[in-house]
Amino acid sequence: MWAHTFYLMLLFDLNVMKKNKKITLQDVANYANVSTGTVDRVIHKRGKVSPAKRKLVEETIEHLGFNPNFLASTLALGKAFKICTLFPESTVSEKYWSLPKRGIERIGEEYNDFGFTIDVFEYSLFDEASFVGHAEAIIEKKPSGVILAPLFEKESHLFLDVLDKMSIPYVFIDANIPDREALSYIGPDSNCSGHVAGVLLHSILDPEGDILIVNMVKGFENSSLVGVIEQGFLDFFHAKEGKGKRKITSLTINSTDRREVSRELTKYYIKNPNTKGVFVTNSRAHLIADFHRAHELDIQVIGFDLIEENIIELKKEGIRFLISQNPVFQGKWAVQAFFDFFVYKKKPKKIHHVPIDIIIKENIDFYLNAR
Amino acid sequence: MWAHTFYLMLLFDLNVMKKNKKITLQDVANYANVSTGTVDRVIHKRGKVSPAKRKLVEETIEHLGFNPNFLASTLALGKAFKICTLFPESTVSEKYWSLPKRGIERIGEEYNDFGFTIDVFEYSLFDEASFVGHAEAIIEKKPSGVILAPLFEKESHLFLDVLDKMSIPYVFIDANIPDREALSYIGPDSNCSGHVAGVLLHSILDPEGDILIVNMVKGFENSSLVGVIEQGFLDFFHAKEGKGKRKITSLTINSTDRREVSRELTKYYIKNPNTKGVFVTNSRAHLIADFHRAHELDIQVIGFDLIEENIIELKKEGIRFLISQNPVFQGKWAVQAFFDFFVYKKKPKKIHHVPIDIIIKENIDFYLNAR
DNA sequence: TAAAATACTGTGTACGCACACATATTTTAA
DNA sequence: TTAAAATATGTGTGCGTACACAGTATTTTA
Repeated sequence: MWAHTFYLMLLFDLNVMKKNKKITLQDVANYANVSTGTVDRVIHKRGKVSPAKRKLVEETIEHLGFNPNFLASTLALGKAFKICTLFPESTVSEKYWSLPKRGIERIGEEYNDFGFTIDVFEYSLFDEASFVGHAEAIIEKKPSGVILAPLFEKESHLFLDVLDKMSIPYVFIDANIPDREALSYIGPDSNCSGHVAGVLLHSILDPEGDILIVNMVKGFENSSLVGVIEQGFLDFFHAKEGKGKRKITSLTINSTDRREVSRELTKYYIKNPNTKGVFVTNSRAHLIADFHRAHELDIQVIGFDLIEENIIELKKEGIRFLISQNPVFQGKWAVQAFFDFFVYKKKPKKIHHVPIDIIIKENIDFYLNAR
Repeated sequence: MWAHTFYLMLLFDLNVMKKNKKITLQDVANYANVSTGTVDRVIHKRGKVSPAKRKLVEETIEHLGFNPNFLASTLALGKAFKICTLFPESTVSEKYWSLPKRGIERIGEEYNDFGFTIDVFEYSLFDEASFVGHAEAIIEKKPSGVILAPLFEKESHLFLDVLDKMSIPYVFIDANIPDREALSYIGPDSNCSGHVAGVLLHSILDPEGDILIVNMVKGFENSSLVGVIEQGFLDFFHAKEGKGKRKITSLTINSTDRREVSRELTKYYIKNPNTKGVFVTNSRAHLIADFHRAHELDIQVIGFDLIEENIIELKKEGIRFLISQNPVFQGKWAVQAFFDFFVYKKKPKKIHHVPIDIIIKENIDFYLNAR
């Protein structure tokens, strides 16, 4: 009897080997002489299986190298996941947020068949109330998960309190709130990107050229991030040059209006004619580059983000370096974090810093149409 | 009768709206009052459907916004795809090829459930016969597709002739053979990466500093690529500086042996003491950096690829810039090209140039553990 | 010792689609 | 006018898993 079973097993092994067919749950059941139900119970640890059979099944799974078919599994499961996203709207003057949105929507489509639905909510950076309103709308939808750019800190906390209470997981994108129990944070390492900007500007400037750091803000954007970027930039220069020969000054312009910017810059440059490099801490470097061209100033500019205006300026050499934090991928990864969590049932990395891509005129094209 | 049908339709519409359920093939069939078989025939254009019903079904699909469930579809199809890969083996002295391999294997696992199997074959760069031998082995396996790094041009052509005859599609990785009908080429834009290297080296060098280009070869690697890289590099300097003050020289070292390299470099540097920058056209920049350190030479080095030795040198500042062509992703994308082709049934891009990532000490960590 | 409770184990159906096969309808030829 | 052929349409089963439910064996309780 045992000999016979053994023989059958060998035959089966041979068969499997020969056909190189994928091992199915049914195969495991046959091999172990139990029903598929029992195998299922072992796999999903539902209990109600005698220790003996449990061991047998586990060994069989191991022996045959069984892996549940992911397709069949999710198909049979038939669950639905609703993900809501809440980040700033993309406006005419500030298109940045169209990028993460694109990433989110693109991958959302791919995960449609896995039961994923994505609802995009966008708030105005000039209106906390719009944030709150959309947050409430999201809560009413009872989503499986929320992707959030928490740029209004106080309001975000209130929102997150509710999500916590409803045990709805959330991931942060672009900005982090470290003391919150988020599933994951996906975004830049701001200090480091400031550092990189420093290295790059340093490499193309004379040791005597003065540097201007421009913070161009508008609306109620969380300014703490900008501070971190600037700090990273300054830290590099202090470490590299100590109290060197050059002057590094920081200028805040509370507008993105062309005339206003022009006025501020004119004022500054007249007072500081030795300025040779400008570091713009957000995506508005193109405004500065434009000013330089109009006034025939030979000043190196470095800034952030592959938005259209910057791309044009980079190609026209009005901007020398752009640093990109892969916003499309940020969106993708945010969704993917939930996918891994819900479908694969594994916790994503707590912090996922996005690569700091260094973009110059010569390599930009490779970054524009990535999958 | 018609009114009744219309009423039913409305009811159905409402139902669908309310539940926000995904539209299934069955839904379409019900709505159009035909069987699933007919819908299936319309979708797959198998013919044998009366024009009237075909139109009806097409309109219904449009109206309800039906999209076949990808999971169910591939599950039901139950096809198996065997992909064979053929590229150089990764050796102790040359670990580059472990990177694409990693990408291929990683994504291969993910696609297991979709019926994908990956067989990796590796040939020696010192032995054409090993290439031929593995090529023959691959042919015997009758794969669904082949991923090939065609570094031996003549032998590759023979191999590809056979694949063409068997109508087995193939994608090139790392090196292209443009006059072949490949499904896709995935790899660097060599001319452009030479160009980028030029820009970077130029930005950190005095206008008078001489430049050395090092081609370090070993084995029978296809040297035409190296020529393209060097050309891109030179083109930049010619365009930028014309016949400028600096001297740019090319040096070929037919070895990767430390002592041999040392001898050649010593010889060269004694004759050219004004050398301020070195461009290494492949992944062996670390050997040069090592030499510089040993001889306390302050010469800027720029090279390719994030292999371990280079990473160490970058962090120790023996190398200033590394250019990475995302080899892990090259592997991923190669497999993905087949996935898109076989599963999604859409032809991938003919040429997929990989981003030219500019790596410095400060941003390298973000590139080391990407998904 | 029977009845009830509990612990196991097996069976059947659904998920959404593809495809082979069965059946119905129309067309053609005799 | 009818049988045969050709075309159109419907039905059923399988892909591999999850899960509800129905069985059966083993204890426990009265």
